[in-house]
Amino acid sequence: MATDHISDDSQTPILDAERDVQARLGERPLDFASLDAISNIYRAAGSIRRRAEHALLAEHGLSFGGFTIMWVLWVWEEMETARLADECGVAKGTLTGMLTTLEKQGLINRTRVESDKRRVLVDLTAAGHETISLLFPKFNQFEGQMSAGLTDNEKRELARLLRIVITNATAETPEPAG
Amino acid sequence: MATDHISDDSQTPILDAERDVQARLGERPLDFASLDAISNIYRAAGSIRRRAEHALLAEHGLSFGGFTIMWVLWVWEEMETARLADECGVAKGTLTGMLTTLEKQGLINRTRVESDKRRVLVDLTAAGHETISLLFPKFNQFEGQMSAGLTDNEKRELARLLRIVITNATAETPEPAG
DNA sequence: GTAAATTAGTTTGGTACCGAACGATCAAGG
DNA sequence: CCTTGATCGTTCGGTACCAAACTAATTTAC
Repeated sequence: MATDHISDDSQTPILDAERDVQARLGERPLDFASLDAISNIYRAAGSIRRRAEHALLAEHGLSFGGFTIMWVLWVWEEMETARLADECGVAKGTLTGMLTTLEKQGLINRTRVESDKRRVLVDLTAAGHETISLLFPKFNQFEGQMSAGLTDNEKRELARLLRIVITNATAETPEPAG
Repeated sequence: MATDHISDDSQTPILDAERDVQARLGERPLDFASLDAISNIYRAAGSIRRRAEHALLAEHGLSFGGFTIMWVLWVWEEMETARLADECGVAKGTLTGMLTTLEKQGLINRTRVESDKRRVLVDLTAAGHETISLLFPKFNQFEGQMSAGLTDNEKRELARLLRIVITNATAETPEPAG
């Protein structure tokens, strides 16, 4: 991660990947501000995900997605499948498989709703509750490590800027308001 | 600090998911600034990815990962497999499969290096070059849409803050420097 | 100059993930 | 009832993705 190229108005050195792109495509009329902002979002998401899985999730046999499910259930106690999928940002078909995995691990329960047998309620088992209660504080600490070097204001600013991007990306119309 | 459930000093309304978490866990001594910042990174990455695949990649039969590979090759002309995997943020075994897919689609070539027959060079076919040349400007425009509502300075700030997170997440030591 | 260590890419086994098709259940109208 | 239509969750076919084991090629060491 050693780069000696410094962008004009920032003390933070740009990433090698960013420098390469500018060197190769700098002549083209591209929107580099948007390019850097958006592409760094995946880079960050991917590296955080891998780090989390290695550093704290692997020892509990959890994937990042599985952890997310358990966290949502921890916050909400129980939830229907459809909403859970939405909350976790996965397709409902995907969730079925992940729930099966978690069920095999004895971490969650599936319960058919009596009054409407199409529906399924999901909640944590005692073991699942134990796991996530233990794990989440560590995960939150991990989040702190991942955002080390940012002030609290910068963290809030980062969250705010991302919120705008999320709103754009999930808006109905392809042309988001600006 | 974050003893209040709702931050009232921001003009951007927090997301439903963020509000839910604060309502449920607001009493616990958690680092909410880091939580919101980091968790919004995945939310953003996931929603952007899905949107990109639906809005412009699907019609070319490309996954987000496949697009990334082609983009890197477009910038670099050719690259060895190992470096390509690193650049695209996937495991080398994953890349093998994705390259096979792109090869079947006639978008990339694999060439064994004569001087060292373990190595494989990957580059774009004419069709691949055609595709990415057409596609990337659209993708860059899409990135602009995803960051609509941000000023150029805010986009640069977003990129900068994410850069710090990326550095933390990819650092060797588990305890990143502040 | 051959054996051992190293390196590059692929294969393997398994989960995650998607969209579309499916089956079961409920609701509404006759 | 009985049919039609909507709505759940699951299943299915396929790709993406990982880590670890493996194969082949190269380099190092003795």
